Amino acid sequence: MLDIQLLRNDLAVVTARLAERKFVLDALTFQKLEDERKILQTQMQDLQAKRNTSSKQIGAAKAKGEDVSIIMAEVASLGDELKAAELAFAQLAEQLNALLQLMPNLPDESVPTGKDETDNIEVSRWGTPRAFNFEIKDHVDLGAPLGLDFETGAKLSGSRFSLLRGSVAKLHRALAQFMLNTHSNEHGYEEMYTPYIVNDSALFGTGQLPKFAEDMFKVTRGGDEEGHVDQYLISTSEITLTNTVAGDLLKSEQLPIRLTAHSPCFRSEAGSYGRDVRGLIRQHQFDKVEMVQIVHPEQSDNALEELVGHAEKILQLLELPYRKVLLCTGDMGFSSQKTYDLEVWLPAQNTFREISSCSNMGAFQARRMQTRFKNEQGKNELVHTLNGSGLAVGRTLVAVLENYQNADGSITVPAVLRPYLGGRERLSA
RNA sequence: GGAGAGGUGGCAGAGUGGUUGAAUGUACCUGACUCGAAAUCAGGCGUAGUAGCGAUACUAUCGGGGGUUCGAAUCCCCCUCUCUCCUCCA
Repeated sequence: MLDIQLLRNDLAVVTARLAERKFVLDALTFQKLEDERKILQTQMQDLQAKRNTSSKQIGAAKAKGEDVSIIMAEVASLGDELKAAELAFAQLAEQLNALLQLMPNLPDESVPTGKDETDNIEVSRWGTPRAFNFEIKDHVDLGAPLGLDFETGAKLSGSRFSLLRGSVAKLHRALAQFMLNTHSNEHGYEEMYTPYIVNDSALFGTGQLPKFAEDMFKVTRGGDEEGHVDQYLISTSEITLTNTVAGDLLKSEQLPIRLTAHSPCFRSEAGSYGRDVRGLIRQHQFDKVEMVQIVHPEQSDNALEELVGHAEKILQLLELPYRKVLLCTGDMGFSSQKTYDLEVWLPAQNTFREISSCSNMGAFQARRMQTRFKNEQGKNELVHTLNGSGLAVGRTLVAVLENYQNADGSITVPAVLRPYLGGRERLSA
């Protein structure tokens, strides 16, 4: 959520910066509501003040045993007037709030202006795509004999669900464990295991709600009729990890907080019907190892670079070629003020595909969650939050299958994964 | 699922229809004492918001929501979470 003060003081600037990310802020309407708010709020507060002083007078008079009927008569009409004023203000505040909640974060100054992914900037490349001297297969064909099974996934749960058997299941598990171990043992993150079902308040905190309810899976409890809080399957453990500090007032020495977790992620993928229908790339359920940092505002720029580095490290250790891309204003996620994507080389698609997204959310989520810390001046200040995939496990599996394939259809196990697979060097049917 | 107890400021913990934004302790800040520190003493110290250039004034806030009342931390209703006991269960 943006700082309402910023909108009040610099409406034109905010409107312009939001426009860079294709968000149209109706500045005139906002200004009109805001002017109205000012009037209604002062009216309401005046009435409240009147009520408070009168009530105190009544109390004082009664204590002295005086007659209070005169004051009581004066106050009599106040109640309805006040109720009306409070209602009017509440309705308007609701409108303003709804508007505010739907506004995305402001892009950082270092973010290039652009309309879509074609305007993203490639920052760096690592590794050299391997040259194959045989006809290569894609991960679907490579995975099938090793246990990658879409038919059974669909039988159980419908399209965009998959099932892993045997070698592929083990490889998948090895990848997740390797990532989690690396972040917790080498990169200073605390390993977490979190719920996969969350309240709507958590989703509000990280920004999935109210705007992106369509992307979520909603759940109901058995036997529940109604009257219960809405709950959802997490679309990323960013939600649970980040919201661990929701509502907290932290001590500055607690910062930075670095958390990592391996979890399934559930996404309804509404509105992506035609895209990536083949293979593991876009599923309703996939695993991800997530990194989250809660930091001092001055540290968040550095923390983002560091966090991207942690994700890159995984790709490097797996010896998977990738490139690092700085997203332009038009391609960034709702809550982000700056995002790097890591794209891994997929030989069968002859292209780079997103495998990690690392973002600095600034105070955007912290403001929604009300997560603050005592700063050097003893003042409460919003923290900054960051998160990044390190990495998407399913897509990493795709990348390993395709990049490590051999002419006979077998897969060479990346060296760093062998300890997780009982020393096996090769997976074959 | 059943029974009971409870959710108060950073933390601990009083309070019970009226001047209580809330005792007290602790933490924290300032000052005194000290070479310095500890201890001690004195003072200060919640958060969010509104109006104002500002001093300042005002409003809201005692888990969340609704109600009663001129007035609610305090009374009533609903929800939620925590704890204890029983039940169930992996």
